[in-house]
Amino acid sequence: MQKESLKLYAYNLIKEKIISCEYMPGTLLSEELLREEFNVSRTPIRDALSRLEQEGLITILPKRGIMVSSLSLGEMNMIFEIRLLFEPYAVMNYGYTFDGTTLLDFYQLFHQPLENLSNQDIYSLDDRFHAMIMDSIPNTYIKQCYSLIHNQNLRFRVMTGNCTSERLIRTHGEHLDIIKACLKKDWVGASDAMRKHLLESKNSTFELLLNTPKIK
Amino acid sequence: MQKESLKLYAYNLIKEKIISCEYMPGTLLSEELLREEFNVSRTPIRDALSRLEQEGLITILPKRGIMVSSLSLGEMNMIFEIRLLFEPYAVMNYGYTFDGTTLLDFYQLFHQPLENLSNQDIYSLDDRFHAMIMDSIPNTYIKQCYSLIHNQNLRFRVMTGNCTSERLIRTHGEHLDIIKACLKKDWVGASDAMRKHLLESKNSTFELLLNTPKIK
DNA sequence: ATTACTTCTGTTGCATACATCATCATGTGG
DNA sequence: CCACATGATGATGTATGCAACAGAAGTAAT
Repeated sequence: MQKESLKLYAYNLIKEKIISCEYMPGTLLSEELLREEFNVSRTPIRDALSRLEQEGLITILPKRGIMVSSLSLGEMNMIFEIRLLFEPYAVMNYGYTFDGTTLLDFYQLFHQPLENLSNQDIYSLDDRFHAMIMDSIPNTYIKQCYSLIHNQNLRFRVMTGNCTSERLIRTHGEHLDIIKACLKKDWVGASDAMRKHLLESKNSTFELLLNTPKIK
Repeated sequence: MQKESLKLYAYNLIKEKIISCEYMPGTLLSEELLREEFNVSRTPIRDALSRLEQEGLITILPKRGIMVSSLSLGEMNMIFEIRLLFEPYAVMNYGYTFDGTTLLDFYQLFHQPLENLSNQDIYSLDDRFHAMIMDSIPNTYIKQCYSLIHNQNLRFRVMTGNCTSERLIRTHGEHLDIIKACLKKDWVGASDAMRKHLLESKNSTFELLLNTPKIK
Protein backbone atom coordinates (compact mmCIF):
# COMPACT_ATOMS: atom_id res chain seq x y z
CA MET A 1 0.00 0.00 0.00
CA GLN A 2 1.09 3.49 -0.87
CA LYS A 3 2.25 5.48 2.13
CA GLU A 4 -0.20 8.25 2.87
CA SER A 5 1.26 11.71 2.91
CA LEU A 6 1.01 13.63 6.15
CA LYS A 7 -0.97 16.39 4.52
CA LEU A 8 -3.60 13.91 3.40
CA TYR A 9 -3.56 12.31 6.81
CA ALA A 10 -4.10 15.67 8.47
CA TYR A 11 -6.72 16.67 5.95
CA ASN A 12 -8.78 13.53 6.44
CA LEU A 13 -8.56 13.61 10.20
CA ILE A 14 -9.45 17.25 10.58
CA LYS A 15 -12.29 16.89 8.12
CA GLU A 16 -13.62 13.89 9.98
CA LYS A 17 -13.51 15.75 13.26
CA ILE A 18 -15.37 18.68 11.76
CA ILE A 19 -18.02 16.48 10.21
CA SER A 20 -18.49 14.47 13.37
CA CYS A 21 -18.74 17.78 15.24
CA GLU A 22 -15.90 16.85 17.56
CA TYR A 23 -14.90 20.32 16.44
CA MET A 24 -18.23 22.01 16.89
CA PRO A 25 -19.52 24.65 14.49
CA GLY A 26 -18.14 28.03 15.47
CA THR A 27 -15.17 26.63 17.37
CA LEU A 28 -11.90 28.53 17.12
CA LEU A 29 -8.88 26.38 16.31
CA SER A 30 -5.23 27.18 15.76
CA GLU A 31 -2.47 25.59 13.73
CA GLU A 32 -0.50 25.06 16.92
CA LEU A 33 -3.38 23.19 18.53
CA LEU A 34 -3.79 20.91 15.52
CA ARG A 35 -0.04 20.45 15.26
CA GLU A 36 0.09 19.11 18.79
CA GLU A 37 -2.94 16.92 18.32
CA PHE A 38 -1.53 15.16 15.26
CA ASN A 39 2.18 15.35 16.06
CA VAL A 40 3.17 16.78 12.71
CA SER A 41 4.64 20.13 11.77
CA ARG A 42 2.64 23.12 10.68
CA THR A 43 3.33 22.55 7.01
CA PRO A 44 0.98 19.63 6.35
CA ILE A 45 -1.55 21.19 8.70
CA ARG A 46 -1.52 24.40 6.71
CA ASP A 47 -1.95 22.45 3.51
CA ALA A 48 -4.94 20.64 4.93
CA LEU A 49 -6.47 23.85 6.24
CA SER A 50 -6.10 25.55 2.91
CA ARG A 51 -8.13 22.82 1.28
CA LEU A 52 -10.72 22.71 4.02
CA GLU A 53 -11.20 26.43 3.71
CA GLN A 54 -11.92 26.08 0.02
CA GLU A 55 -14.45 23.39 0.82
CA GLY A 56 -16.17 25.82 3.13
CA LEU A 57 -15.74 23.74 6.28
CA ILE A 58 -13.53 26.35 7.95
CA THR A 59 -12.76 30.03 7.63
CA ILE A 60 -9.19 31.21 8.07
CA LEU A 61 -9.16 34.51 9.94
CA PRO A 62 -5.81 36.06 9.05
CA LYS A 63 -3.52 36.29 12.09
CA ARG A 64 -6.38 35.43 14.35
CA GLY A 65 -7.15 31.78 13.98
CA ILE A 66 -9.29 29.22 12.25
CA MET A 67 -13.01 29.08 12.70
CA VAL A 68 -15.03 25.96 12.10
CA SER A 69 -17.88 27.04 9.83
CA SER A 70 -21.17 27.47 11.57
CA LEU A 71 -24.47 25.98 10.50
CA SER A 72 -27.57 27.99 9.81
CA LEU A 73 -31.04 27.57 8.45
CA GLY A 74 -29.91 29.33 5.30
CA GLU A 75 -27.27 26.68 4.87
CA MET A 76 -29.85 23.95 5.14
CA ASN A 77 -32.01 25.73 2.58
CA MET A 78 -29.11 25.70 0.15
CA ILE A 79 -28.51 22.02 0.80
CA PHE A 80 -32.08 21.12 -0.09
CA GLU A 81 -32.12 23.42 -3.06
CA ILE A 82 -29.19 21.50 -4.51
CA ARG A 83 -30.54 18.10 -3.59
CA LEU A 84 -33.85 19.02 -5.23
CA LEU A 85 -31.98 20.07 -8.31
CA PHE A 86 -29.55 17.16 -8.59
CA GLU A 87 -31.26 14.07 -7.29
CA PRO A 88 -34.44 14.12 -9.39
CA TYR A 89 -32.21 15.03 -12.33
CA ALA A 90 -30.02 11.99 -11.67
CA VAL A 91 -33.01 9.64 -11.52
CA MET A 92 -34.56 11.13 -14.64
CA ASN A 93 -31.43 11.16 -16.79
CA TYR A 94 -29.24 8.39 -15.46
CA GLY A 95 -31.79 6.06 -13.89
CA TYR A 96 -31.31 3.71 -16.81
CA THR A 97 -27.79 2.97 -15.55
CA PHE A 98 -28.96 1.72 -12.15
CA ASP A 99 -28.08 -1.88 -11.52
CA GLY A 100 -31.22 -4.05 -11.31
CA THR A 101 -29.81 -6.33 -8.64
CA THR A 102 -28.84 -3.37 -6.49
CA LEU A 103 -32.36 -1.96 -6.82
CA LEU A 104 -33.86 -5.26 -5.70
CA ASP A 105 -31.46 -5.39 -2.77
CA PHE A 106 -32.59 -1.95 -1.68
CA TYR A 107 -36.18 -3.02 -2.17
CA GLN A 108 -35.65 -5.83 0.33
CA LEU A 109 -33.74 -3.67 2.76
CA PHE A 110 -36.37 -0.96 2.89
CA HIS A 111 -38.99 -3.62 3.61
CA GLN A 112 -37.29 -4.67 6.84
CA PRO A 113 -39.24 -3.77 9.95
CA LEU A 114 -37.67 -0.74 11.55
CA GLU A 115 -37.21 -2.53 14.86
CA ASN A 116 -34.52 -4.69 13.31
CA LEU A 117 -32.39 -1.65 12.63
CA SER A 118 -30.33 0.66 14.77
CA ASN A 119 -30.41 4.36 14.04
CA GLN A 120 -26.92 4.00 12.65
CA ASP A 121 -28.12 1.29 10.28
CA ILE A 122 -31.01 3.39 9.10
CA TYR A 123 -28.91 6.42 8.32
CA SER A 124 -26.28 4.28 6.65
CA LEU A 125 -28.93 2.65 4.47
CA ASP A 126 -30.42 6.01 3.60
CA ASP A 127 -26.99 7.35 2.71
CA ARG A 128 -26.15 4.39 0.52
CA PHE A 129 -29.41 4.75 -1.36
CA HIS A 130 -28.90 8.40 -2.17
CA ALA A 131 -25.23 7.79 -2.89
CA MET A 132 -26.11 5.12 -5.45
CA ILE A 133 -28.34 7.59 -7.21
CA MET A 134 -25.80 10.40 -7.27
CA ASP A 135 -23.03 8.02 -8.32
CA SER A 136 -24.91 7.47 -11.54
CA ILE A 137 -24.09 10.99 -12.66
CA PRO A 138 -20.72 10.91 -14.42
CA ASN A 139 -20.23 14.67 -14.23
CA THR A 140 -17.36 15.23 -11.81
CA TYR A 141 -18.26 18.87 -11.16
CA ILE A 142 -21.73 17.90 -10.04
CA LYS A 143 -20.26 15.18 -7.84
CA GLN A 144 -17.86 17.65 -6.27
CA CYS A 145 -20.61 20.14 -5.54
CA TYR A 146 -22.82 17.45 -4.09
CA SER A 147 -19.99 16.25 -1.89
CA LEU A 148 -19.71 19.72 -0.36
CA ILE A 149 -23.33 19.85 0.67
CA HIS A 150 -23.26 16.23 1.76
CA ASN A 151 -20.56 17.06 4.28
CA GLN A 152 -22.63 19.91 5.62
CA ASN A 153 -25.67 17.68 5.78
CA LEU A 154 -23.78 15.16 7.91
CA ARG A 155 -22.81 17.90 10.32
CA PHE A 156 -26.45 18.97 10.62
CA ARG A 157 -27.45 15.41 11.33
CA VAL A 158 -24.98 15.13 14.18
CA MET A 159 -26.08 18.44 15.64
CA THR A 160 -29.83 17.88 15.45
CA GLY A 161 -29.96 14.26 16.54
CA ASN A 162 -32.41 11.71 15.21
CA CYS A 163 -35.70 12.03 13.40
CA THR A 164 -38.90 10.79 14.93
CA SER A 165 -39.69 7.18 14.16
CA GLU A 166 -42.85 8.20 12.28
CA ARG A 167 -40.66 10.14 9.92
CA LEU A 168 -38.33 7.17 9.51
CA ILE A 169 -41.23 4.94 8.54
CA ARG A 170 -42.46 7.43 5.99
CA THR A 171 -38.92 7.82 4.66
CA HIS A 172 -38.72 4.10 3.97
CA GLY A 173 -42.06 4.26 2.23
CA GLU A 174 -40.95 7.15 0.03
CA HIS A 175 -37.77 5.33 -0.84
CA LEU A 176 -39.83 2.31 -1.85
CA ASP A 177 -41.95 4.51 -4.12
CA ILE A 178 -38.81 5.68 -5.89
CA ILE A 179 -37.48 2.13 -6.24
CA LYS A 180 -40.77 0.78 -7.53
CA ALA A 181 -40.90 3.42 -10.25
CA CYS A 182 -37.29 2.66 -11.15
CA LEU A 183 -38.01 -1.05 -11.44
CA LYS A 184 -40.79 -0.17 -13.87
CA LYS A 185 -38.30 2.06 -15.70
CA ASP A 186 -40.74 4.93 -15.18
CA TRP A 187 -38.09 7.61 -14.85
CA VAL A 188 -40.53 10.50 -14.82
CA GLY A 189 -42.45 8.88 -12.00
CA ALA A 190 -39.27 8.03 -10.13
CA SER A 191 -38.01 11.56 -10.51
CA ASP A 192 -41.30 12.92 -9.18
CA ALA A 193 -41.21 10.49 -6.28
CA MET A 194 -37.72 11.68 -5.48
CA ARG A 195 -38.82 15.29 -5.52
CA LYS A 196 -41.72 14.52 -3.24
CA HIS A 197 -39.44 12.59 -0.91
CA LEU A 198 -36.99 15.46 -0.68
CA LEU A 199 -39.74 17.98 -0.01
CA GLU A 200 -41.13 15.83 2.80
CA SER A 201 -37.65 15.36 4.14
CA LYS A 202 -37.05 19.09 3.98
CA ASN A 203 -40.19 19.84 5.97
CA SER A 204 -39.42 17.40 8.72
CA THR A 205 -35.80 18.53 8.84
CA PHE A 206 -36.82 22.13 9.33
CA GLU A 207 -39.21 21.13 12.10
CA LEU A 208 -36.26 19.46 13.78
CA LEU A 209 -33.98 22.42 13.20
CA LEU A 210 -36.40 24.91 14.67
CA ASN A 211 -36.19 22.92 17.90
CA THR A 212 -32.40 22.99 17.88
CA PRO A 213 -31.52 26.19 19.71
CA LYS A 214 -27.89 26.36 18.57
CA ILE A 215 -28.89 26.59 14.93
CA LYS A 216 -30.94 29.53 13.77
CA MET B 1 -6.28 49.41 0.71
CA GLN B 2 -5.51 46.20 2.49
CA LYS B 3 -2.16 44.73 1.52
CA GLU B 4 -2.70 41.57 -0.44
CA SER B 5 -1.04 38.49 0.96
CA LEU B 6 1.56 36.84 -1.20
CA LYS B 7 -0.38 33.62 -1.33
CA LEU B 8 -3.40 35.43 -2.74
CA TYR B 9 -1.16 37.29 -5.15
CA ALA B 10 0.38 34.05 -6.36
CA TYR B 11 -2.99 32.33 -6.50
CA ASN B 12 -4.57 35.01 -8.63
CA LEU B 13 -1.65 35.31 -11.00
CA ILE B 14 -1.20 31.60 -11.57
CA LYS B 15 -4.92 31.17 -12.04
CA GLU B 16 -5.01 33.97 -14.55
CA LYS B 17 -2.13 32.49 -16.50
CA ILE B 18 -3.84 29.13 -16.59
CA ILE B 19 -7.15 30.59 -17.71
CA SER B 20 -5.50 32.74 -20.35
CA CYS B 21 -3.63 29.63 -21.48
CA GLU B 22 -0.28 31.32 -21.02
CA TYR B 23 0.25 28.05 -19.21
CA MET B 24 -1.21 25.76 -21.83
CA PRO B 25 -3.29 22.71 -20.93
CA GLY B 26 -0.98 19.78 -20.26
CA THR B 27 2.05 21.91 -19.45
CA LEU B 28 4.34 20.72 -16.68
CA LEU B 29 5.25 23.35 -14.12
CA SER B 30 7.33 23.26 -10.98
CA GLU B 31 7.30 25.20 -7.74
CA GLU B 32 10.82 26.40 -8.46
CA LEU B 33 9.79 27.80 -11.83
CA LEU B 34 6.84 29.67 -10.34
CA ARG B 35 8.98 30.85 -7.45
CA GLU B 36 11.38 32.50 -9.84
CA GLU B 37 8.62 33.97 -11.95
CA PHE B 38 6.93 35.70 -9.04
CA ASN B 39 9.93 36.37 -6.81
CA VAL B 40 8.39 34.87 -3.73
CA SER B 41 9.32 31.81 -1.71
CA ARG B 42 7.85 28.38 -2.23
CA THR B 43 5.46 28.70 0.70
CA PRO B 44 2.88 31.03 -0.83
CA ILE B 45 3.30 29.20 -4.13
CA ARG B 46 2.51 25.90 -2.48
CA ASP B 47 -0.52 27.43 -0.84
CA ALA B 48 -1.78 28.71 -4.15
CA LEU B 49 -1.15 25.39 -5.86
CA SER B 50 -3.01 23.50 -3.21
CA ARG B 51 -6.08 25.60 -3.87
CA LEU B 52 -5.75 25.44 -7.62
CA GLU B 53 -5.53 21.67 -7.43
CA GLN B 54 -8.78 21.54 -5.55
CA GLU B 55 -10.39 23.73 -8.19
CA GLY B 56 -9.30 21.22 -10.78
CA LEU B 57 -7.10 23.61 -12.73
CA ILE B 58 -3.92 21.68 -11.99
CA THR B 59 -2.90 18.21 -10.86
CA ILE B 60 -0.03 17.84 -8.42
CA LEU B 61 2.05 14.82 -9.36
CA PRO B 62 3.88 13.91 -6.16
CA LYS B 63 7.64 14.36 -6.52
CA ARG B 64 7.27 14.93 -10.24
CA GLY B 65 5.74 18.29 -10.83
CA ILE B 66 2.56 20.16 -11.46
CA MET B 67 0.47 19.55 -14.52
CA VAL B 68 -1.91 22.13 -15.91
CA SER B 69 -5.19 20.27 -16.41
CA SER B 70 -5.93 19.35 -19.96
CA LEU B 71 -9.16 20.04 -21.81
CA SER B 72 -11.25 17.38 -23.46
CA LEU B 73 -14.58 16.98 -25.17
CA GLY B 74 -15.82 15.19 -22.08
CA GLU B 75 -14.98 18.27 -20.06
CA MET B 76 -17.00 20.44 -22.40
CA ASN B 77 -19.92 18.05 -22.14
CA MET B 78 -19.85 18.41 -18.38
CA ILE B 79 -19.75 22.18 -18.70
CA PHE B 80 -22.87 22.28 -20.82
CA GLU B 81 -24.63 19.73 -18.66
CA ILE B 82 -24.21 22.07 -15.72
CA ARG B 83 -25.10 25.19 -17.62
CA LEU B 84 -28.25 23.48 -18.91
CA LEU B 85 -29.12 22.55 -15.36
CA PHE B 86 -28.35 25.86 -13.65
CA GLU B 87 -29.12 28.65 -16.07
CA PRO B 88 -32.69 27.77 -17.00
CA TYR B 89 -33.25 27.06 -13.31
CA ALA B 90 -31.98 30.52 -12.42
CA VAL B 91 -34.27 32.22 -14.93
CA MET B 92 -37.26 30.18 -13.86
CA ASN B 93 -36.84 30.58 -10.11
CA TYR B 94 -35.01 33.84 -9.62
CA GLY B 95 -35.96 35.74 -12.76
CA TYR B 96 -38.29 37.86 -10.67
CA THR B 97 -35.25 39.40 -8.98
CA PHE B 98 -33.74 40.69 -12.21
CA ASP B 99 -33.43 44.44 -12.30
CA GLY B 100 -35.72 45.96 -14.94
CA THR B 101 -33.30 48.70 -15.91
CA THR B 102 -30.50 46.22 -16.35
CA LEU B 103 -32.70 44.09 -18.60
CA LEU B 104 -33.52 47.10 -20.76
CA ASP B 105 -29.84 47.98 -20.96
CA PHE B 106 -29.06 44.50 -22.21
CA TYR B 107 -31.95 44.78 -24.63
CA GLN B 108 -30.33 47.86 -26.16
CA LEU B 109 -26.85 46.37 -26.18
CA PHE B 110 -27.90 43.19 -27.97
CA HIS B 111 -29.59 45.33 -30.61
CA GLN B 112 -26.34 46.99 -31.62
CA PRO B 113 -25.12 46.01 -35.05
CA LEU B 114 -22.30 43.52 -34.68
CA GLU B 115 -19.91 45.65 -36.71
CA ASN B 116 -19.79 48.18 -33.91
CA LEU B 117 -18.31 45.59 -31.59
CA SER B 118 -14.91 43.93 -31.29
CA ASN B 119 -14.76 40.24 -30.51
CA GLN B 120 -13.61 41.17 -27.06
CA ASP B 121 -16.68 43.35 -26.58
CA ILE B 122 -18.99 40.61 -27.76
CA TYR B 123 -17.59 38.02 -25.40
CA SER B 124 -17.59 40.47 -22.55
CA LEU B 125 -21.22 41.33 -23.20
CA ASP B 126 -22.15 37.67 -23.42
CA ASP B 127 -20.32 36.97 -20.16
CA ARG B 128 -22.01 39.83 -18.35
CA PHE B 129 -25.42 38.66 -19.47
CA HIS B 130 -24.96 35.12 -18.22
CA ALA B 131 -23.26 36.39 -15.09
CA MET B 132 -26.25 38.58 -14.27
CA ILE B 133 -28.49 35.56 -14.52
CA MET B 134 -26.34 33.33 -12.36
CA ASP B 135 -25.81 36.09 -9.84
CA SER B 136 -29.52 35.97 -9.12
CA ILE B 137 -29.10 32.58 -7.45
CA PRO B 138 -28.26 33.21 -3.80
CA ASN B 139 -27.03 29.65 -3.22
CA THR B 140 -23.28 29.91 -2.68
CA TYR B 141 -22.65 26.23 -3.43
CA ILE B 142 -24.25 26.58 -6.84
CA LYS B 143 -22.22 29.73 -7.46
CA GLN B 144 -19.02 27.96 -6.51
CA CYS B 145 -19.73 25.03 -8.80
CA TYR B 146 -20.62 27.35 -11.64
CA SER B 147 -17.43 29.28 -11.13
CA LEU B 148 -15.40 26.11 -11.63
CA ILE B 149 -16.94 25.35 -14.98
CA HIS B 150 -16.84 28.99 -15.97
CA ASN B 151 -13.06 28.96 -15.59
CA GLN B 152 -12.80 25.89 -17.76
CA ASN B 153 -15.11 27.48 -20.31
CA LEU B 154 -12.84 30.50 -20.56
CA ARG B 155 -9.86 28.24 -21.21
CA PHE B 156 -11.76 26.49 -24.00
CA ARG B 157 -12.60 29.82 -25.56
CA VAL B 158 -8.97 30.86 -25.65
CA MET B 159 -7.91 27.54 -27.13
CA THR B 160 -10.59 27.31 -29.80
CA GLY B 161 -10.61 30.91 -30.96
CA ASN B 162 -13.70 32.74 -32.11
CA CYS B 163 -17.08 31.63 -33.31
CA THR B 164 -18.28 32.33 -36.81
CA SER B 165 -20.08 35.63 -37.21
CA GLU B 166 -23.30 33.84 -38.20
CA ARG B 167 -23.22 32.17 -34.83
CA LEU B 168 -22.63 35.49 -33.11
CA ILE B 169 -25.66 36.99 -34.80
CA ARG B 170 -27.82 34.08 -33.78
CA THR B 171 -26.45 34.29 -30.25
CA HIS B 172 -27.59 37.89 -29.96
CA GLY B 173 -31.00 36.89 -31.26
CA GLU B 174 -31.32 34.10 -28.71
CA HIS B 175 -30.30 36.45 -25.95
CA LEU B 176 -32.98 38.87 -27.07
CA ASP B 177 -35.57 36.10 -26.92
CA ILE B 178 -34.62 35.43 -23.33
CA ILE B 179 -34.74 39.10 -22.42
CA LYS B 180 -38.09 39.66 -24.10
CA ALA B 181 -39.65 36.82 -22.16
CA CYS B 182 -38.14 38.20 -18.96
CA LEU B 183 -39.58 41.64 -19.64
CA LYS B 184 -42.97 39.99 -19.99
CA LYS B 185 -42.29 38.14 -16.74
CA ASP B 186 -42.89 34.91 -18.62
CA TRP B 187 -40.40 32.87 -16.65
CA VAL B 188 -41.35 29.56 -18.20
CA GLY B 189 -40.83 31.03 -21.66
CA ALA B 190 -37.59 32.66 -20.63
CA SER B 191 -36.34 29.44 -19.13
CA ASP B 192 -37.18 27.56 -22.31
CA ALA B 193 -35.49 30.22 -24.41
CA MET B 194 -32.41 29.84 -22.25
CA ARG B 195 -32.42 26.08 -22.70
CA LYS B 196 -32.75 26.46 -26.45
CA HIS B 197 -29.96 29.01 -26.51
CA LEU B 198 -27.62 26.74 -24.57
CA LEU B 199 -28.39 23.78 -26.83
CA GLU B 200 -27.63 25.86 -29.91
CA SER B 201 -24.52 27.15 -28.29
CA LYS B 202 -23.47 23.63 -27.40
CA ASN B 203 -23.86 22.43 -30.97
CA SER B 204 -21.84 25.23 -32.45
CA THR B 205 -19.19 24.87 -29.75
CA PHE B 206 -18.75 21.19 -30.51
CA GLU B 207 -18.43 21.94 -34.21
CA LEU B 208 -15.64 24.32 -33.32
CA LEU B 209 -14.01 21.85 -30.96
CA LEU B 210 -13.97 19.06 -33.50
CA ASN B 211 -11.87 21.32 -35.70
CA THR B 212 -9.42 22.01 -32.87
CA PRO B 213 -6.84 19.24 -33.14
CA LYS B 214 -5.32 19.67 -29.68
CA ILE B 215 -8.64 18.96 -27.97
CA LYS B 216 -10.22 15.57 -28.49
C1' DA C 1 21.08 -6.60 -27.50
C1' DT C 2 19.03 -6.96 -23.11
C1' DT C 3 18.69 -6.82 -18.40
C1' DA C 4 19.61 -5.42 -13.85
C1' DC C 5 21.78 -2.27 -11.13
C1' DT C 6 23.59 2.23 -9.78
C1' DT C 7 23.95 6.95 -9.81
C1' DC C 8 22.33 11.41 -10.62
C1' DT C 9 19.13 15.11 -11.02
C1' DG C 10 15.03 17.45 -10.32
C1' DT C 11 10.97 17.52 -7.75
C1' DT C 12 7.87 17.81 -3.87
C1' DG C 13 7.30 16.66 1.36
C1' DC C 14 8.25 18.25 5.71
C1' DA C 15 10.21 20.82 9.67
C1' DT C 16 11.48 24.97 11.59
C1' DA C 17 13.08 29.74 12.36
C1' DC C 18 11.82 34.27 11.89
C1' DA C 19 8.62 38.26 10.38
C1' DT C 20 4.44 40.47 10.70
C1' DC C 21 0.25 41.60 12.39
C1' DA C 22 -4.22 41.64 15.49
C1' DT C 23 -5.67 41.82 19.96
C1' DC C 24 -5.76 42.91 24.66
C1' DA C 25 -3.98 44.22 29.05
C1' DT C 26 -1.38 47.68 31.20
C1' DG C 27 0.29 51.97 32.37
C1' DT C 28 0.69 57.01 31.83
C1' DG C 29 -0.48 61.71 31.20
C1' DG C 30 -4.17 64.80 30.88
C1' DC D 1 -11.93 59.03 34.98
C1' DC D 2 -10.73 58.78 30.26
C1' DA D 3 -7.96 58.83 26.02
C1' DC D 4 -4.20 57.01 24.22
C1' DA D 5 0.33 55.05 23.78
C1' DT D 6 2.91 50.89 24.60
C1' DG D 7 4.28 46.43 25.16
C1' DA D 8 3.12 41.40 25.70
C1' DT D 9 1.03 37.63 23.66
C1' DG D 10 -0.39 34.55 20.32
C1' DA D 11 -1.81 33.87 15.87
C1' DT D 12 -0.71 33.26 10.84
C1' DG D 13 2.54 34.69 6.89
C1' DT D 14 6.86 33.74 4.80
C1' DA D 15 11.52 31.96 3.78
C1' DT D 16 14.52 28.29 3.67
C1' DG D 17 17.15 23.99 4.68
C1' DC D 18 17.10 19.21 4.51
C1' DA D 19 14.84 14.57 3.51
C1' DA D 20 12.70 11.47 0.55
C1' DC D 21 11.45 9.95 -3.57
C1' DA D 22 10.55 9.23 -8.87
C1' DG D 23 12.39 8.95 -13.15
C1' DA D 24 16.20 9.29 -16.47
C1' DA D 25 20.49 8.14 -17.78
C1' DG D 26 24.41 5.72 -17.64
C1' DT D 27 27.01 1.20 -16.81
C1' DA D 28 28.33 -3.41 -16.45
C1' DA D 29 27.37 -8.34 -16.77
C1' DT D 30 25.24 -11.85 -19.38
